Amino acid sequence: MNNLSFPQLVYKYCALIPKGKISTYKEIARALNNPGAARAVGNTLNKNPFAPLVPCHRVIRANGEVGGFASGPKRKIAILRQEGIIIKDNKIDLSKYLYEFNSKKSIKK
DNA sequence: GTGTTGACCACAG
DNA sequence: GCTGTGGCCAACA
Repeated sequence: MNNLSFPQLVYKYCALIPKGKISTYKEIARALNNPGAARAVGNTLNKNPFAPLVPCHRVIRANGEVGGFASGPKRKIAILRQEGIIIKDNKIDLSKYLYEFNSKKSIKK
């Protein structure tokens, strides 16, 4: 049992994504042991009380689209490009940049 | 407790 | 390829 609430875990996993890699809402949801909570994850990141602290821009949709961003998708794309990620027509190559979480070691449950 | 909303996902047509 | 529909979950009014 973790002491952290749902949003806390979301931010935590978000921060675990290494530079130059990205992840999807669904992957995070799965890391939280809630594979169906992709929507809740996105909703939580939207509130994003840790806006400048958490690299929420490294989280994209499962279909490879950048998804949305509080400051606009353009902002998100620009940051990802800075990270060294190649973006094509607002889409990212998941098979190259997708980061898989260790849902058993990354964070204690 | 119910209904609505949302940076989502998967499937069917 | 796109559109529509259903389903999932959490937060808020």
